[in-house]
Amino acid sequence: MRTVSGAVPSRPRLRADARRNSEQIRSAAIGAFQGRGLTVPLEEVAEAAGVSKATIFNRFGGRVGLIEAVIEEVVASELFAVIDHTRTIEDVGERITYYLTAIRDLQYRQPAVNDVLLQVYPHSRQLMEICRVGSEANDELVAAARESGVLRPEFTAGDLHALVVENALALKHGTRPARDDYDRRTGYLLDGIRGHRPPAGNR
Amino acid sequence: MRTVSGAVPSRPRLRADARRNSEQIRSAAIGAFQGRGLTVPLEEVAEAAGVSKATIFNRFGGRVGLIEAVIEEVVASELFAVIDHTRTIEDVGERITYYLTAIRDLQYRQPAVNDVLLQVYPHSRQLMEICRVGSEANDELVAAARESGVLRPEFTAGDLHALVVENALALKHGTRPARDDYDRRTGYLLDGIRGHRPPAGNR
DNA sequence: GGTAAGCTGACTCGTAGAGTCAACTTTCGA
DNA sequence: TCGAAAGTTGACTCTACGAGTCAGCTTACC
Repeated sequence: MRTVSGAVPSRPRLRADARRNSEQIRSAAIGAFQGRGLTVPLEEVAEAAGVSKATIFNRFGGRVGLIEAVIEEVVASELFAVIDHTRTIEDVGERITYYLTAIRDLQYRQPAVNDVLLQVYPHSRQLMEICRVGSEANDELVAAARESGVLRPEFTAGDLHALVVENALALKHGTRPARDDYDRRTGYLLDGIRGHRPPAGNR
Repeated sequence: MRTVSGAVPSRPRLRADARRNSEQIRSAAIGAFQGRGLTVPLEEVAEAAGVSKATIFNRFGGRVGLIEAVIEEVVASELFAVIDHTRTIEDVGERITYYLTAIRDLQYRQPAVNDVLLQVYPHSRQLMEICRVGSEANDELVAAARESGVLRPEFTAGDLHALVVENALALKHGTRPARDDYDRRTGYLLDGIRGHRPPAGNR
């Protein structure tokens, strides 16, 4: 299993209350980030954890530290699972369909994914690394797809990237559509970027 | 444009300097709104007009008043021209293509259009009216297009609306793409929403 | 029970632009 | 020409929000 975190340097032992608080903050953060994205006020995380905001600073150094302590659970594991699974799909057309559908599903369900993709915290190496891995997956996918003629020949990796980023912006700044509307629009997108080869029975 | 005639109460006549300033502010506002959208700082408009910010408040009452004094030139005329021209196109497929292309062109060239579509100033009756007219044009277009089978049967007016609004969000909050990339993506969009069975007479 | 680790309430800070107003300047008609 | 109303403006306040800080108190641990 791929992770973004390196080895955590073994720290001097924390006092029991500090350890307990760290754990409470972590799980409050996971909940808050999943529900409201990475930009949720730290006050809110603190309240959910039953500690004061200052304790978050004591334990995690600030928002970026906190994000990095939980990003694996909140974003990276699911995102990488999608990417990894994409690579196992033989048929390139299906691979595109799966990838775009799964990414858009993730974007809809996990606002935090959009914050990562939009690089809201560009100072976090970990978050940037997640982006980089995502971009690579994009490039790889588009290269394979174009080679096999499944996508329109003029479709670029930049186009796929823009598709995903624009969706992130729409979800972050707009009103979230009903799920079935959203999914139907995913279908339009897919049809718009596919090559016009296969003559019979769409899909 | 309708005006309530006769009901100009006390002070029809401005002093010469005030009239001059009003004109300078108006043209500075047109330039600024066209270049930077309706949310440009008033300070900037004032500077371009060679007056102080307070003078804008004296003459126009604030941002909304200023916007309403120039929205015709900045947004409404072009937008309505697109809508009117759309209605003159016989072929429904061409009508869709023209409309979406022209609206997206306008969104790209005039950031202010996006501020109107996103209802950034919902207290302005004039701006809301422009939105309403746009929405009606959308509905009308989708109704005609679906009837003739030019669009996928499941495509709704809400889908078209979402398409336009999401593009507005992307342009407002994201980095503006190169023009040729943008236009190519307009093409994908159009292909994604068109019906798959060619409607009768080919094109 | 000494003490260092840890916690927190209350604070400052930063941002960024809207909107206000007392004091000054300009216009204009008599 | 002059007085007074109209108009302008620099400098101010206000708002909103949350990040980040720290002195002084509390707690865990030996």
